[in-house]
Amino acid sequence: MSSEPDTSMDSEETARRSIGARRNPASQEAILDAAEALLRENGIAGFSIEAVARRARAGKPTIYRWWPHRTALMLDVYKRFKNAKGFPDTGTLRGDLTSFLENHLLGFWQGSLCGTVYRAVVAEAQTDKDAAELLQAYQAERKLYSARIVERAKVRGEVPDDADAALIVDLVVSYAWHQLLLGQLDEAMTRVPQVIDTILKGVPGYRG
Amino acid sequence: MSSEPDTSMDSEETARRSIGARRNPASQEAILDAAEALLRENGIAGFSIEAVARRARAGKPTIYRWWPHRTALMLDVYKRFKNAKGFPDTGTLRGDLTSFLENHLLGFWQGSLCGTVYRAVVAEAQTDKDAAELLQAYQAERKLYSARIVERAKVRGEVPDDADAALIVDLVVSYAWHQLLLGQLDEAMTRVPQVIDTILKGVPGYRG
DNA sequence: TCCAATCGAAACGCTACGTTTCGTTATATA
DNA sequence: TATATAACGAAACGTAGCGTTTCGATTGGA
Repeated sequence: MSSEPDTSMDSEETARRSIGARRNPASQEAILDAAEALLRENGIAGFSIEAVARRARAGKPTIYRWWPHRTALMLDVYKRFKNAKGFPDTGTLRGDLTSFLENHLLGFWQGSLCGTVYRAVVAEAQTDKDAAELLQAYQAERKLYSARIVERAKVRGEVPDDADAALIVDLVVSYAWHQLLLGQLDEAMTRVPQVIDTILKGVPGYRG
Repeated sequence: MSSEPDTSMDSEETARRSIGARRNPASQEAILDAAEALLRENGIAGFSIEAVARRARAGKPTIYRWWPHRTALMLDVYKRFKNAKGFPDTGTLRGDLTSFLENHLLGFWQGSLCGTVYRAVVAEAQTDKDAAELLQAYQAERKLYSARIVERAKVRGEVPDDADAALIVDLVVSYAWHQLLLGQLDEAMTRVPQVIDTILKGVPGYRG
């Protein structure tokens, strides 16, 4: 504990200073690193701007200058991981939706700290109005993007052209959210096939 | 503001005192009233034990004695409204599920302060471990109870005996949660028929 | 009669909030 | 080249809520 060598984390021995009249990338990185480390270690509990500042050896004003909310900071940590994986085309709607639920939602949250961060963001959105708008916009964009899965199925002729893509995506995402927020990702993973199956059969005109 | 008459709220002029070596119902009621009023006025923001104690003219230790968490207090406020309405038997699974989603979930949260309180509880459960366990237990109990809807349908022969009642309830509840937490209850209400329809058709062997 | 448990009030130390001040640093502009 | 500008870390500010402890007063039950 006391004689910890200088490994990867807590990188710099030399204190950072201003590099002039512009943003210091090293500070930004150190702050994001510290935020990530704190979330990884203790989860959301005890996650505060003060703690991040201490850990990053940064001044609080520096953090407040670049991130208006705690939520914005957490979302930035989240986005570092959410590096634009697309939706691989498995050839069937069932396969695509299963992959979506398993890899982009439940599995993505599970294990990594992304689930923790996302839970925190959702929680914050219940209290803070700005965070709520931020999350709502993010959700709308993601869902619109995810609906492409269903659109692909329409092209294939798997589902009718007038199928409600938004509703299908909504049901899948809703299920994932619920399990995440209840801390039941592990159990949820085991029920993916049944969930997808149930939703798929409910789509009028689905030909599986 | 200054010459406010003694209307319904803030009931007692005389300060409450101990009534001996037992719980004082008047204090409990005053605390719950104060908590409810604060939530009704300002929502979750600024809701604190301190504020409740001030409003109720109660001591903080009195609150902490009977409610371990802020969450437990909020859940008690919530439960005052959730006064055991049963599930009226509409005669069909579709009717029962529709009523469940419309009246017990979305509609119950909408308008009243129950939605606000429930959002706060869910948010708290993302931060606080005890709150998470409380919510998880509550959810498990409610879902078990709600599954009776499906069980009734089994007796009627509407669905096979081996239908996954838990999954059906889960999908309905998940959808409701998602819309609540995104602050989209109004839009959600308009889509109830499609949601129920989709889920119902997904139940293997459903005969609607 | 006296023990025990309750009540409200007040204060405790602690932590985080978001802001302000300060001296330092180095870029960008004049 | 000189100066204005803006970022940096450190420290301190006042405010607020946390959860706990102490206190004197109250009253039912052993």
